Amino acid sequence: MQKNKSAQAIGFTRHNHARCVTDALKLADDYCRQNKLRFTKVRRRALGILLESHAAMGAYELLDRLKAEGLGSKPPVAYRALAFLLDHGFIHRVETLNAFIACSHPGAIHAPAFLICSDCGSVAEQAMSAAAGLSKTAKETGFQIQHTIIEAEGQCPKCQSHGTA
Amino acid sequence: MQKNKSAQAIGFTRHNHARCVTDALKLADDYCRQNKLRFTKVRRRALGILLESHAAMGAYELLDRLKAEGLGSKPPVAYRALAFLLDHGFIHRVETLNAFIACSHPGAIHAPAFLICSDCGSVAEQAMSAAAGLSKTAKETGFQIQHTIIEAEGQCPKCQSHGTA
DNA sequence: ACAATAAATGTTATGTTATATCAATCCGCA
DNA sequence: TGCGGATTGATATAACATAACATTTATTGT
Repeated sequence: MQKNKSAQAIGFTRHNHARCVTDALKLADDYCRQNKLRFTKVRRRALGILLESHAAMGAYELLDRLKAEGLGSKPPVAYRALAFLLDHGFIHRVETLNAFIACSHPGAIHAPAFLICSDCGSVAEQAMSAAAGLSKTAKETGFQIQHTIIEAEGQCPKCQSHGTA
Repeated sequence: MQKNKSAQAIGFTRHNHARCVTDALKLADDYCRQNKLRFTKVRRRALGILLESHAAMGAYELLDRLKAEGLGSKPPVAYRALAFLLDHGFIHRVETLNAFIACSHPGAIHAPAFLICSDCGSVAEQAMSAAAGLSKTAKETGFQIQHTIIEAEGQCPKCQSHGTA
């Protein structure tokens, strides 16, 4: 469905990595302790892998990496870890790519929106305050929103300058 | 992934059906003639089926229906017809459901948004004028949007009153 | 510490969605 | 009629996801 299984994506801008990985893991640790959630080896490592790659990653690629470390080897292991991380907001699912990405704004309550580069596969998360006009039309029709998905495909700055399009 | 393969969905409100099917088919006929596109049997019937059902439908269910009428029998037939209809804006893909739905605003240029009922599976299409806040943040980061996906899951008015939640 | 219980993981199997590839056919047009 | 491009047919397989049940691990109450 797309060319890249997990591109090198770092939002679209440089940033201090390594730091954000350990910080995010610590946040998750704390959150789980406070909420009596079991942040097990598989779950922690799954989040770690997604944070390190800093890109959208498919469930099977995640599984491969877990496998390489001796943590689980069958699809349900990966999907269960992903379900846990999704439930508690540590990661998001990118519908357009059937892939998962670590949350860029952990802790903050937000409706995530994604900008997805069709050329290099990188993904940037934007924190949207409100459900982008949807809330208005939803109210008018009496629809009660529980969850929103907002994604855009196009070209990231880098790929535009490369003339890849 | 969801309960209903193709619910009875008519937006969320009653409307004059039958009429909208033939009208939409006629619009597609005209559009294809004007643009020298080949609106073949399979393509026309695929659109007809989606229009009649007036709901989001999976590719394999569409395939089953085509099969029943002797029009193709293997996945690529359905996917190719869907690709054609998508390319020319006669239908949309609902990412949340991995399903397809006939466009409710044929002809009009629009960024479709969908309200999807988690209980009954019905889908309402809203025509959004702009890409809902995305365009702004995209411009700021230099991202060039080609296509947007805006979907919301929740409860439709009918299912709220049923107390199905 | 121990048993009871709940949660998570391991494993098998299968379901669902989607595409690559190549052969055969149809269609418009010179 | 025959050429060339688009469409369809058919086979095979890839990619994504979950149901169901066995086993292990952690927590809680005693």
